[in-house]
Amino acid sequence: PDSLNPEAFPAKLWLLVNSPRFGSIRWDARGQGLLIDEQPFVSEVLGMGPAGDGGAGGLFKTKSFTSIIRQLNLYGFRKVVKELVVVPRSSAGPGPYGDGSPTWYLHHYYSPHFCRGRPDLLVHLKRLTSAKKAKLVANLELTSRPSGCSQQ
Amino acid sequence: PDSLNPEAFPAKLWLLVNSPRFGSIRWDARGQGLLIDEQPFVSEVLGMGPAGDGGAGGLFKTKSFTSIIRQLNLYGFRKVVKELVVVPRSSAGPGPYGDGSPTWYLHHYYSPHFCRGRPDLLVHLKRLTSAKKAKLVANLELTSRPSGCSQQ
Amino acid sequence: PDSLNPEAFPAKLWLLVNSPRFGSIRWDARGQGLLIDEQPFVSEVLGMGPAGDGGAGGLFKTKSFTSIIRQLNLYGFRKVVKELVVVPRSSAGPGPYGDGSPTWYLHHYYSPHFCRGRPDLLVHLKRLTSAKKAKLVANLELTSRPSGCSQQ
DNA sequence: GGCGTTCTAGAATATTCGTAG
DNA sequence: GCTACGAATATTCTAGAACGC
Repeated sequence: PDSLNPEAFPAKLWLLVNSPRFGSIRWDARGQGLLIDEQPFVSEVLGMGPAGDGGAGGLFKTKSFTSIIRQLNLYGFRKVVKELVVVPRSSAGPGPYGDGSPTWYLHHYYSPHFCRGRPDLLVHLKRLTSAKKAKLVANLELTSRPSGCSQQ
Repeated sequence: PDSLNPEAFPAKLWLLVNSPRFGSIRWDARGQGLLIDEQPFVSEVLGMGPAGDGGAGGLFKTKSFTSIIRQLNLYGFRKVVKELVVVPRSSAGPGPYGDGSPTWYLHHYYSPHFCRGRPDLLVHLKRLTSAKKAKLVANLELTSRPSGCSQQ
Repeated sequence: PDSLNPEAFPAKLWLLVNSPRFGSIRWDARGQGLLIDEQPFVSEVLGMGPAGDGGAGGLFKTKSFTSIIRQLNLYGFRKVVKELVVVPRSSAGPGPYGDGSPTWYLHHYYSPHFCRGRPDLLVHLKRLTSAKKAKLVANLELTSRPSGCSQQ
């Protein structure tokens, strides 16, 4: 009964994280979480950068990184506990962002329904609204046993 | 019974906005609101920029601009509605931020207790907590008649 | 009880219709309704603008004219009955939109709270939501007798 | 208890899509 | 065909909650 809306946030996120074109957003080492370099992402995807162009083809209408974070939370993503959020000079190599901006914020988010190589899980990424959350509480959600990434 | 803690947020904000050293934060034209250029502020004050130094002498522990926004809201600042806030290439002149970063976010916040040339009003800038807000509701706020900036 | 309408759309509309910069949106002859030339509006306000700039300073995030119509309806505007919605060759003179597209859609909308020279009425322009409409029905709104533009 | 920082959520408006009338 | 509106998502601004100092 569920299909993936290609226009909605999960599909856009999936597209970005799997595209080699966007170095600012990628999988973490285990493919179970999302890594985003804030300032490069703003330039590269949201189009606020030096190029001044529209960024990633107008994938998002916003130019605010906070709006991306709000979307992640609305879809149930959580921040990975701060083990290693240090931002050294070259976490992604010298890279294309390199010269004037040696440091930036590295964000690490995850969702049990967002894993590398598992596009079939995307249909479980639901936008959480007050109404839906009320329903979820009422139904107690039998089908949503927390699932690791590599199972099925 | 109220005094201004020189270590607290209002004092730091006052220092920044009145210092010619920090071009990324300044008064608006009428001296009744605060203008902050996000990306330059992050570099200049929070120390996340090309310089890679500690920014404004460790005035803030955070390097996140969102934390500054949270503080502004906790102290009762509100965002000025976007009238026509185009932020073209040089709202601050070619400026020191110049070459590769043509656009950035311009934030406009205000508080009735934060006005240019009125340091005496700063003592009214109180951090709003749940407890204090409850008290305010209970007391029905007799003393807070809306006050313009230049009065007294 | 409302001093200034914090809702953005009415303010933006007011700005546009009163600005000589935007020829595609203007008052009708009696100042009681809004005239919008669709294609020129899309180019001038929603689009990139002829100068390749951001159009109207990113006033709207949408590029769809239908979204503007949706907003008009949400704020209670109605289409003027189709007496004269014909689109002659030069309703605005030869005009700057001129050569290849001599005809376009002319939209005529009105609201009792949107009249030329009456910015004081703007506070009555409320966004209509299901909840608010329910309240309005409940209160039966004694004060909202349909009012002509030149009254008071 | 207060304050600063961080992460998440609430609430209102904005945008899009579909469809009843 | 056209107009208005419901509903879902998107964006923005503000606030709640938890934790450390």
